[in-house]
Amino acid sequence: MQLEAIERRTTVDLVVDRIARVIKDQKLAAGSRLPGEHELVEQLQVSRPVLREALARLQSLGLVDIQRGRGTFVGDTTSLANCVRLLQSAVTISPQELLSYAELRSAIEVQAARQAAENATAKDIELLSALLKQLDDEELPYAEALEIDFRFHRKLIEIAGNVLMQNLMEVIYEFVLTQMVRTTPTQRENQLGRKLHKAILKAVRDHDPDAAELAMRKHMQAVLDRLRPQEFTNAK
Amino acid sequence: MQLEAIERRTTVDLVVDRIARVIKDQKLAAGSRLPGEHELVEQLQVSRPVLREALARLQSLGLVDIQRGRGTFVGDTTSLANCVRLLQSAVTISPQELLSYAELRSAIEVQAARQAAENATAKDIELLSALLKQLDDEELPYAEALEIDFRFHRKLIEIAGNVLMQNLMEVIYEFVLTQMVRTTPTQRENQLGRKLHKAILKAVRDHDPDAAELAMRKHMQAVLDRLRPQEFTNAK
DNA sequence: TCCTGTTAACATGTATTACAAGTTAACTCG
DNA sequence: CGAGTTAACTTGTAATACATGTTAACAGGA
Repeated sequence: MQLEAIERRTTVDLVVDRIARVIKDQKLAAGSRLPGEHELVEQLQVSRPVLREALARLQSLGLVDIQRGRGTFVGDTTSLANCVRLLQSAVTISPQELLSYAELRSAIEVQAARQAAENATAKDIELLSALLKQLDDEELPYAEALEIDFRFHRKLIEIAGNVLMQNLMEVIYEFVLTQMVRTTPTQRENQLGRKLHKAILKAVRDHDPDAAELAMRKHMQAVLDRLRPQEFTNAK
Repeated sequence: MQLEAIERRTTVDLVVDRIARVIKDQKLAAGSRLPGEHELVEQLQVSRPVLREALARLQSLGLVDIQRGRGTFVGDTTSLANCVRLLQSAVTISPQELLSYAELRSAIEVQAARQAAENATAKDIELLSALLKQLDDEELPYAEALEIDFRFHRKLIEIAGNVLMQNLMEVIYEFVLTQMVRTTPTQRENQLGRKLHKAILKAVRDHDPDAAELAMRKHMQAVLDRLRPQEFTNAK
């Protein structure tokens, strides 16, 4: 006979659920005021610290907005904002390994290149073009070239128009940029990078998502290959 | 003269930031134990209710996992998933938001498929194959088919071997899965999905990253196309 | 009449103390 | 050696008191 685990809920859990439910069921508008703490304590028959912990949790979820001296109000949140928050947490609890970050970067850059090719305006293309022109300067110090390189990529992400990807890429850039400043690519790698940048720009200008994807994939694969252990066999 | 608003931070705010920073800066592993409440109260020189409110907030974000009698731990994938579940059930998702989630999902799934094709063991392939066999059952209720579908995808992400992407996908799946339960794909979409699942499996079995990427790209593109506003022209 | 200052009422923020309830390790006994 | 008990540890909850911010009402002076 297989019995299921008994689920224990703390009083704080119950209060969180109750308040969240009331907000949802009564379709309370963002900004509408909830009863004060002392009244909620009375109504829910719980202690004030329990209520405050529940409200603290709801505040983190964006479901309520606690304003000292004024009261507690229904939060003005969106699922997108919450998703961003949770994605940040997911990043924080994940191991900080350069390869992991680079793989995620690759995933996002490729998808964003497709979307940029679909979305780009003439002005966007002009700006991307100007950035690549700056990168053509052979005298450019590496750190500066890297900075402009990342601005090119950031612009593509922006054009793609997905807030989640933008937020994640800021975290990734911060981590990856720190690491990449410490390594100098070869002349050959530089030239391949430039060539692929140009191919990406052309695909975006032509509004060709498949070409953009292909060029970005190659670009990212070159970046990943530099990071992975050198394996010359595929024996598995 | 224009002065800026003075930002007031409560003690709870400060404690939240401090603990989050410690977790991040010390690269604490998911599941690692934090000092007990009484010790944290001592170290941070704040009252216990303040500390508990801060921990309650961090728990809502999935950054910590509070276990009665045992201690407080850095959040892990499971505790994060529980947070996501609670949160996403409290807010409604707009079609535009759903599209954002699906785009990020697409980015990661495609990268993961490449990596799965590089990494998969015979056992992995066997398991993937068994999942697809289950999906062949035409009598399978939609909700159940969807569940197995997501297990197939989760397995691919696992094989890819990037914990960061796994954690991010746990967040995304919660947001995406709920919506998909509510919409029933057409027979044609189902068949295309099945066909592409098989192509993905074949590519993984053959250790062919390019084929895996292509099949997954098609699969994800079909998902995205269902979500996008119906535009029949590319006039831009 | 209008504006400034004061006060009281209301509301959240923080601290202290005490007890409840769950977990786990160590010890004792059969 | 296994089961039961106990103590130590840990989080959960309650009660009480005070601090601090907000706002409305009122009074006084120009």
